[in-house]
Amino acid sequence: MPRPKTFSPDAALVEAMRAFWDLGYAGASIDILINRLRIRRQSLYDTFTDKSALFLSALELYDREHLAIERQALRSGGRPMDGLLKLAAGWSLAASANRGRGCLLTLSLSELAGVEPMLHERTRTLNDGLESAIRFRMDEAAEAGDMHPDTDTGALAAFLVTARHGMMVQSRAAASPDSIRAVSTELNRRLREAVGVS
Amino acid sequence: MPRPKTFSPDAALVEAMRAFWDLGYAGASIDILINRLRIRRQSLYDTFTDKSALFLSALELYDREHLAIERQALRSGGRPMDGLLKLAAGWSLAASANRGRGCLLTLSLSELAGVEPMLHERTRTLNDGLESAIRFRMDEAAEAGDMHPDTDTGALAAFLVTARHGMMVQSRAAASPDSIRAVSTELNRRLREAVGVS
DNA sequence: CTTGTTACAGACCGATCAGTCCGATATCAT
DNA sequence: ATGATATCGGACTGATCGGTCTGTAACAAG
Repeated sequence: MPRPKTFSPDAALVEAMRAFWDLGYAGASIDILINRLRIRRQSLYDTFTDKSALFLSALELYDREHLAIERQALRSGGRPMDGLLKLAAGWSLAASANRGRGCLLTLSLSELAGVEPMLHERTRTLNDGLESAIRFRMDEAAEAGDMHPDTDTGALAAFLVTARHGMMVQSRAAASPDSIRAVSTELNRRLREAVGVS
Repeated sequence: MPRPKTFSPDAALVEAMRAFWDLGYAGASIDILINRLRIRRQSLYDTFTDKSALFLSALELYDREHLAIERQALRSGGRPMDGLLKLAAGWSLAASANRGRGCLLTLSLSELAGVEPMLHERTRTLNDGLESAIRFRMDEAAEAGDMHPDTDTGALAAFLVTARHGMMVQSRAAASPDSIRAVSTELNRRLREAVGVS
């Protein structure tokens, strides 16, 4: 018996994700959001509760749509190390493709710290998830003999996600593509080194 | 003949820098600023013109007070490579000391992109300056024979500043100290490798 | 067709935003 | 002591912030 919505909540959420990604949480005001989502103010509140809930939904979408691709790359390839190399290569592609925007996770991790504790907590969880997925894959690689025996996989995983955040900051700041390439090259080098030539 | 100010503009600027550092440009409202600087609204405008000018002054102070320390570390040591190693070590210390805050430059580089073009430009300039200072020192190291001959100093310098931004994002997100240490270890490893054992 | 439920449209809310105006006050040079 | 000059204190501005209220419209089940 309810009157159907005249817009697609899914499509609207995609647009909200892009708005937060472009402008940050503070920068994407409700007025800007309703203009970009092409819906009325009340419809936004009816559908997404409030700004913080909308942001969390947008962040979940980012997780499903973008971070999932990274998890998929991580799991790909015959050997675990292939997945790790593919993941790092994917970061380089994403950083280039999203020049001027960077990564919503990296941006939120910085912007929300000390200002929006609740929202920040969720970004921290996603970040931790990414890091532990990488570590998990590294441990698999180690078991497959693709990792130098005395490699600290926890430390190396932490290094990788940290380098990723650096790449995304540079990407958002519209740094030269060479900067991105340089990091990609270094990560590749480090991962190949971890295989251990010996 | 003018009536003297009852506060120290220098001390106030230090406090403004901290406020922007803690809360970001958008998060540090004028009300918050006048409370933290312990001055009246009009005194802020009399002394610092407006919010964006105050931010730029605070950013310059950050450059003089914090980035200068990095430049100093970079130039220290008998050999150029000593300076590079000391710089990377300093990043680790700063990231730990400023846990929960990170780096004002890194934060601004992310937050202001696409929202405050004028202010963002200045952060880009500071970032470029840091990178070229590192590259310059690397070229010195290369001339001193402290660098593997086929090292791309431009790429390696870009990698270093990018890793730095990653560290500062993790620091701001209050990541575990181990994450910071892990990156520091990796940077050290990479720099020592660049020396070339041959 | 009636009734229950939801969506839509747009006016409206108090709070906060950055920034301004102005009268009172304090200081220094004369 | 007086006059010129700048600061201080606080009220005030219009714009924008996130969010709500209300009335009307649209749909489906009975």
